[in-house]
Amino acid sequence: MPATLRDVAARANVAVRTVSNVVSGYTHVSEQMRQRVLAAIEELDYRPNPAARTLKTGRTGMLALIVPEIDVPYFSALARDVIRAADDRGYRVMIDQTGHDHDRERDLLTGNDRRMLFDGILFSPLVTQAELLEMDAAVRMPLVLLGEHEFQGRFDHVAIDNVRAAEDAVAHLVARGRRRIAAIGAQPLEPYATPQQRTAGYERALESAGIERRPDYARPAAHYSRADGYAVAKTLLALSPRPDAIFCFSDLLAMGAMRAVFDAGLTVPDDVAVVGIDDIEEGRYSRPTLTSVSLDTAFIAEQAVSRLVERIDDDALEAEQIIAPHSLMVRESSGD
Amino acid sequence: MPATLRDVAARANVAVRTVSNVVSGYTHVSEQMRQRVLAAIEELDYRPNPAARTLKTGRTGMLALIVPEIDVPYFSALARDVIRAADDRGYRVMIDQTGHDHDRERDLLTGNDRRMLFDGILFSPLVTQAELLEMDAAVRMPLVLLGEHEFQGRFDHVAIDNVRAAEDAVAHLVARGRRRIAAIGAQPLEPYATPQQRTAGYERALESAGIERRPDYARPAAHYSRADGYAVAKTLLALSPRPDAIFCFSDLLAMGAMRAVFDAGLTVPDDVAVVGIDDIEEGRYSRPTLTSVSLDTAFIAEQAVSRLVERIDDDALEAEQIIAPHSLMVRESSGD
DNA sequence: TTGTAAGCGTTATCAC
DNA sequence: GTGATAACGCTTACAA
Repeated sequence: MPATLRDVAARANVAVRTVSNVVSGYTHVSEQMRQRVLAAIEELDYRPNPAARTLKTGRTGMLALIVPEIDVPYFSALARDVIRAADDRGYRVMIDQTGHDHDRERDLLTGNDRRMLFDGILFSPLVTQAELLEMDAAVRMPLVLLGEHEFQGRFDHVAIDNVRAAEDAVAHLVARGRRRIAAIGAQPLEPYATPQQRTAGYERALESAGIERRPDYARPAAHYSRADGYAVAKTLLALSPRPDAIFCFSDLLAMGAMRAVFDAGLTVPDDVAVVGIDDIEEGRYSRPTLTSVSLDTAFIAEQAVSRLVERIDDDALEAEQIIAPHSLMVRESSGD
Repeated sequence: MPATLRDVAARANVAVRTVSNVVSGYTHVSEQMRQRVLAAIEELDYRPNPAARTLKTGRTGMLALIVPEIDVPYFSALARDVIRAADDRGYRVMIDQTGHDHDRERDLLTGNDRRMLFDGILFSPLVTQAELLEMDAAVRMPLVLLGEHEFQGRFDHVAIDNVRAAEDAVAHLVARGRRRIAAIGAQPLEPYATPQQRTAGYERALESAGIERRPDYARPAAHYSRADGYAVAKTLLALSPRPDAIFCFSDLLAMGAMRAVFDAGLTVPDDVAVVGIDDIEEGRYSRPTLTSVSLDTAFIAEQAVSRLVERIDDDALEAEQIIAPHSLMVRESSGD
């Protein structure tokens, strides 16, 4: 049976109030009292009960980070930085992965879940803008969106300029003399913002270069995984004329694509150049090293957490859109 | 101002007790009552307050997973599986990374931290066995250790047989005809269990094969990272005679080591074979693909969570040691 | 500066 | 099966 504030107060012969002051406030308490209380705490091995404190104050000191899959390198790097940023501000982080389960996302966001012991949510959504807007009213917790764009000013969000990021990547391939540039990750049938924006950037870059779009060069990939990158690249390489470059919407796709190129007996970058997005560390050690658009997870995490904490303290804040910088890291996989 | 149980009770003209029954218990309540209560809940948009429930029941429905670094592929894969296993049992997971901060580990374990809103801890320790045993009495929360071995029966833990795992890897290299087998990750100066056990396995395999140990072939690597793998492999390759195989204590080290071999103008596996531990997905797509000891994170997570939940329900349980299976995945990097 | 007491929103004990 | 009511352990007016 753990000791309570009351026990400590009794032991030290002081009021509960005083003990509480010593434990959390440290204000207005004489050094003598303080010492006596501290001694009693030590003797009884007292630890404050966080649940009671939470009930009283309405604060848990915990943030939720919701990502599709924690073991995708981009998300685990983001999680690393979010945990750090949260720690700097006195918060802990609960991580949940929604897989591809929209219901789970919805339950988390609308509070339809019993164990919501956190003060705010950092959310890297799988749901679409439309769905999110639709449950708008039901969202009852401070919320900052990650990685998406254009939520009509309703929610805070921090994201990169996906259109420009894709455009930069493809423009780089064009500058390297590639003309038959394929894309993996374009999802014409899905209404998610990120793939659509990257597709737009891809197309814009081709247009600027006066290269005609070939519909069979732009392929979807359900999971942005190595396996999908491999499979889709394989079909791309069977095309005639064969692409001389593949722009992948994620580095994981790119790792799979590169492997497919080699397994087809071809070379990266000589036969096919490959460019990704995310700049995960894996791409700095792969053979060849991977040219990629770097996303600065530390900046994103810092901004998102900082914004979320602000919003927890003041729910009336106006929604803000923060654009994180991106930059192309040119490495071996795009040639020269 | 969110609605409370009381508000619902008033609205539905029933007792608070009845509402509570409907919300959580569902026992002993007539269908008519149930409907009335449900209607009131709907109208008032009532959501139970998890903090109040936690205070009352003593349960948060949350587990803590403590790892050194969440963005290390092995740990993020483990986190993925832990989150799944916990979800299956109705728990959420709070993830914290201790970096290389012993104080942070200690605070977490001994409850010296204010916001401990969880029911138990899954702990992949950085602290040594001695340190852990020393704070034994101060550990006041159900605890399951991951990845370590031999805690003298004081704590539950699930781990692989590190000695055998290392032995298997090295024996495989021997079977492939390698004789000058180096190791990266051996930490003679650090008292952590894992590196020492793997070092023991490495040495045992050499001994079995009648190969003489060369002290300069067994190198430490502070962080089990790609960067350290690269740096240490570089010094290894400068040795004379040059090793014809490198056994890395983690796949990340192995990725760095492979890159170092190529940058030295040599080939894997022809000049130098490389074997790792962890079997991360990256190694199935790298060039060459990486031979590695697979650790079955799903099994580890399942066992650990299951054990932790048992212990939460019954703190008197005797400590148990669960050994997870491992198996060598032979791929291109070890030749033939 | 310190003491008393009233909640925070549940669950659970007790009668009925 | 349902209705009052007392905890759970803390924070914080309010009083002294």
